[in-house]
This record gives sequence, C-alpha cells and structure tokens, in this order.
Amino acid sequence: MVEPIGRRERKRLATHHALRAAALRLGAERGIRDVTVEEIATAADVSVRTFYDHFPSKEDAIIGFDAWRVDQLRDALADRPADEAPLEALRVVMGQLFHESSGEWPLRMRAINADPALLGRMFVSFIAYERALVEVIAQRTGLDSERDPYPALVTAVATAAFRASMTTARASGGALDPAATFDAAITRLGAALSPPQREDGPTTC
Amino acid sequence: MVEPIGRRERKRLATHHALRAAALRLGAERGIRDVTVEEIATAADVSVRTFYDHFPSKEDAIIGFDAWRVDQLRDALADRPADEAPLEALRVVMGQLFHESSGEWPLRMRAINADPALLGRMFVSFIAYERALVEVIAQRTGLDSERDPYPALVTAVATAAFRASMTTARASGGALDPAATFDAAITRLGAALSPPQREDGPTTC
DNA sequence: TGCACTCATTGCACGACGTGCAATGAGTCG
DNA sequence: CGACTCATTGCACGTCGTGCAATGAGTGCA
Repeated sequence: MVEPIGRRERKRLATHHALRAAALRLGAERGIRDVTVEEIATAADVSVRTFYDHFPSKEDAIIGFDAWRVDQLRDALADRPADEAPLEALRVVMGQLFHESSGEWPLRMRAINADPALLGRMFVSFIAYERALVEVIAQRTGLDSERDPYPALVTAVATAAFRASMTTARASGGALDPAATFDAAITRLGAALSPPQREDGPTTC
Repeated sequence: MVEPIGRRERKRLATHHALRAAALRLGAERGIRDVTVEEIATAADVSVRTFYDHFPSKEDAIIGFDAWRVDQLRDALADRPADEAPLEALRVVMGQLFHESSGEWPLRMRAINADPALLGRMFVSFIAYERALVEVIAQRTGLDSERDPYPALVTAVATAAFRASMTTARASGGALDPAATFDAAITRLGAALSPPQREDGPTTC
C-alpha cells in the first residue's frame, strides 16, 4: 500500500494536481469554453505541451478521472462480500465517488453549471468505470458478460441512478443531496435486480 | 401532419442527408478519426463550411440525432395511454429507435466498432432525449421533476437498459439482438419502478 | 563519486477543427 | 417583376491535439 515514491514522480503528481486545480478553478469561474489550454498551463506554470502530456483535453482535466481510480473502484467492488447483492455492492462502491477527491466536487459542479455539456463528458468518463465493474459483476455472478446482458444491465442501472441523482440535485438547486438521493434510488431498484439463476445457460434477461 | 415542403427546404434536406450518408459510409469504412470533414464535404459535393452549417462536428453527423426526432419521441410518449406504467411507455417509445432511420444502424454500428469512442458520444446525444422524456414522465405522474428524483430515475433506467443492450449486443458479436434484449431488460425492471404515491409531497425516492 | 540510463518537460511545426463575417445566387412571396 | 429569405460558399482566424527532437533533472549501479 505504501509505495516508496521518488522525487521525480512526486513532482509529476504535483504538476498533475496543479493542472487539474487550475482547470477546475478557471472552469468554475468562467466556464471551460471560455478558457484556453494556454491559460490553464500558464496558471499551473508549465508549458501547453506539458498539459497535453497529462490530459487529452481541457474537459478531461475537469471531469475526467484518473486511470488508477478505475482500478481502485474495481478492487473495492471485488472486496465486497461475495453474498452481497450486486446492486447493493455497487451502491456502496459508487457512493464513495461522492465523498472523494478532497473538495473537488463543489468546483466541478460549478464548472458543470457554467457549461452543462461537461455533464455529458462526465457520463462518458463513467464508461471506463462501467467496463471494469461489469467484469467484476460477471465474475461475482458467474455469468458471461458477452452472452448475458445482466452484468451490463445492473451496472448501467447503477450508473443511471448516479446520473439521475446528479441531474436532479442540480435541477433542485441544492435542495436535494446527490449522495442520499443515489442511495435511495438504488434501494428502490434493488428488489428487481437480484441476479438471475445460472446453470440453464444465458438467461433471456 | 403533411407539411407542404418547398424546393428550398427539400434541397437542404437532401444536402443534410447526403452529408450524413457520406459521414456514415466513410466512418464505417475507415473509422471516423481517420476521416476529415473535408473528405465528408467533398463526398457530399458541398463545401466544408456548409458541413458545419448542418452538423457541429463530424461525430454528430454519424451518431447525433436531429432535433425534430426529440419532438417526435416526446410526442410519442405523450400519446401513450395515461394508465400505462411509465417504464412500459418508455419501452415502447424508445424501442422504436432501433427500427427507424432506414438502414442507418448497420453502418452506425460499424462506425462505432471502428471507433468505440463514438458510443460515448451517442450516449451523450441521448441526454437531449432524456431531458424531453423526463418532463413528459413528470407530467404523467404529476411529480415535480425538480423536486422528485423519480422521473429522472425511471428515464435514466430506461436509457441504461438501452445502453446495456447496445453494449452487450456489440460484445456478443451479433449473437444477441439489441431490440429484444432491450425489451427483456425493461420488462425485468418493470416491477420495481411503478411510480411512487404522490399527495404526501416529494418522496424520498 | 562518477557514469549511463530514464523520463518529465519544453519548443517547434503542422494538420485539423469550429466559427464569425460578408458575398452570392437560388427560392419564395406578394 | 421586385423585395425578401436563406442555404451555400470562400476567407480568415484562433484554438486544438500530436509527432518529434532537445534538454536537464532524477535514478540506479559500479
């Protein structure tokens, strides 16, 4: 767990964080569409070229999630009790997304409000999570994710709850708490999504 | 319903269709990343500038859906029987998306296979549908979509079923039919998603 | 300590993207 | 026929995203 990290990588992480923080701040202030990559790079005191070595686009610097988070989420799901319902396991694991990233969410939400197109980009970035989680669910249920729609379905439904919670919380102007709404939505859906019986080949659903 | 359409608009629609067809064909053949807007415009025999008067980007020419389709879908949902379960109504209406567009789907699927990032763009374009459908669901159930998560949730779940069907059908290499998988998935979810009671203010879920 | 190696950062160059603007000409309406 | 609408077009410009080679700090080994 405690990896000895060298000075080089520490500096790289600092640069990475500085770029993300700059993008987040500028995007929240003025909307990402009115911010150029050059401004972000300058704010982080690096060159434009370096920015592109850390993020494929300025949008990703705001709403994209690092690759290691995907692994982290996958491991967290794999560590859930084997007898736990898939959707319940997803609720616990995905719910953590609301609480992480040390204060990045408020800025991120403001950036999204300033340019709602970012919400779409965010949902797209969830696809990477989904791909990883689908495999874990398939393994837990003993189903083949390429022949049985169930793993993809239950994961997509969990993401749907996440999306709906974000959207509604945003629409309510802060009256609703995304995390609580997410938990309630998942609980509501839980009854319908216990895994199908296997043995008898891929289920129709 | 039968709008008298002039020559001017007919030509514009022809240009629109030619551009979409060219983008679809080239994207399916070589992957949209290796196709320039100039090539698409040339194939449709118009200028590059004209392309951008019809589509905001080459990706939208392949996976984006026209604005009038959103209205069409909203109207179709509004026309469903008032006593029909929301999710069932969504199943019928969204299921039509698989059968429309006169043969565009095979090319579209090939383009997506050539560049899976398009799948993400496609899901993003669904957001426009969702926004419209959420309002209709809210109206049908008498709920306030800004205070009660239910309309957004049930719509997002329907989209999740759509997404999972597309993804699994793609992963199965054609062994599964997206439309049938979608129907089955919705049916499976139906039990859990009857609308909440109103009267007593916004429900917790 | 010295030396070879790794790699994050940088500048440069280039093709592609997306849009504002004004001109043109076909289509439309009275 | 004349005034108006509007799809199309070329032009210009700023921005994006990436390949390539150079630089120098960081790292590991003798």
